[in-house]
Amino acid sequence: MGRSPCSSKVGLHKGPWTSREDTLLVNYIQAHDEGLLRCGKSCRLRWMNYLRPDIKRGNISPDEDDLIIRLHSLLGNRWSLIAGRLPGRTDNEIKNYWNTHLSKRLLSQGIDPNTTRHYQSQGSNNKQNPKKANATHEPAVIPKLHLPKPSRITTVFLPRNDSFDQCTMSSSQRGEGALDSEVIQCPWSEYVNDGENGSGLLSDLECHSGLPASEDENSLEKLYEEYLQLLRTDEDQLQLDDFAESFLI
DNA sequence: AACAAGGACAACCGCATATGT
DNA sequence: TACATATGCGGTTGTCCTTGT
Repeated sequence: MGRSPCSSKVGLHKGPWTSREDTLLVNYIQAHDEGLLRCGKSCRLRWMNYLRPDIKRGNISPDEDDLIIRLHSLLGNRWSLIAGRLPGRTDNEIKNYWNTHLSKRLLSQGIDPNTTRHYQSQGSNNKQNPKKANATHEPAVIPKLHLPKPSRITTVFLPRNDSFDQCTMSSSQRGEGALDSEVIQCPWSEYVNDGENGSGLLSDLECHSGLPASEDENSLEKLYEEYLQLLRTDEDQLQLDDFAESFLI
């Protein structure tokens, strides 16, 4: 839920702003106009869900479709966690896709979207009225997760889509007519990349896994191997639950 | 052609939690 | 330690588009 520690972000500065940083910020605002009447929260959302150059546009592929269903059966409505396993997809996108496509499809197949298990023999009324059916059956018990709250680990651990390596994306890819002639660049990359170490926004986006600070690299490797194993093979539900538990400890 | 209904998706909201003072 | 602020998350709402009548 809460933000990940700033100190965990490699190459990012913390503490008091230096005069040099102040100058860079002033220059940036002057160059890009300060008249944007949006709060930081709104800007972040817009960037994360729409403008980020590594966003993958287009339909959810059958593979992604399958993966979402499987991960949802493991993790429940932890969309950011699921999104972290789908390179280029956002939690909002997956949440919307689930609510508008997958849950309905599963219901039409007689599968409880919350558990991805077939309904026990329930009345035919429920089948005809999925909403009612959903409301009357026992909700899936998903333990509330406070810590850790993993965020995106996509580009660290998973192969990237080719387009992720580009910091630009034509607006036609995004289907936004008003900006057709524009090429969107990550707006802060120039500013953030200015440091000597060359680290920038993209590296920031790539870096935070959100896993517990006490996790050493071997543990991360092990977790990832378990995850890959899960994707490669058809596990029984017990193993899936065990894997899910590993996220909750 | 006009309107209504429904679907899809972007954006907003409230809450939990980390961070800084 | 307490408080204010920033950030990230899931749930919900609003708006636009498509389809049906």
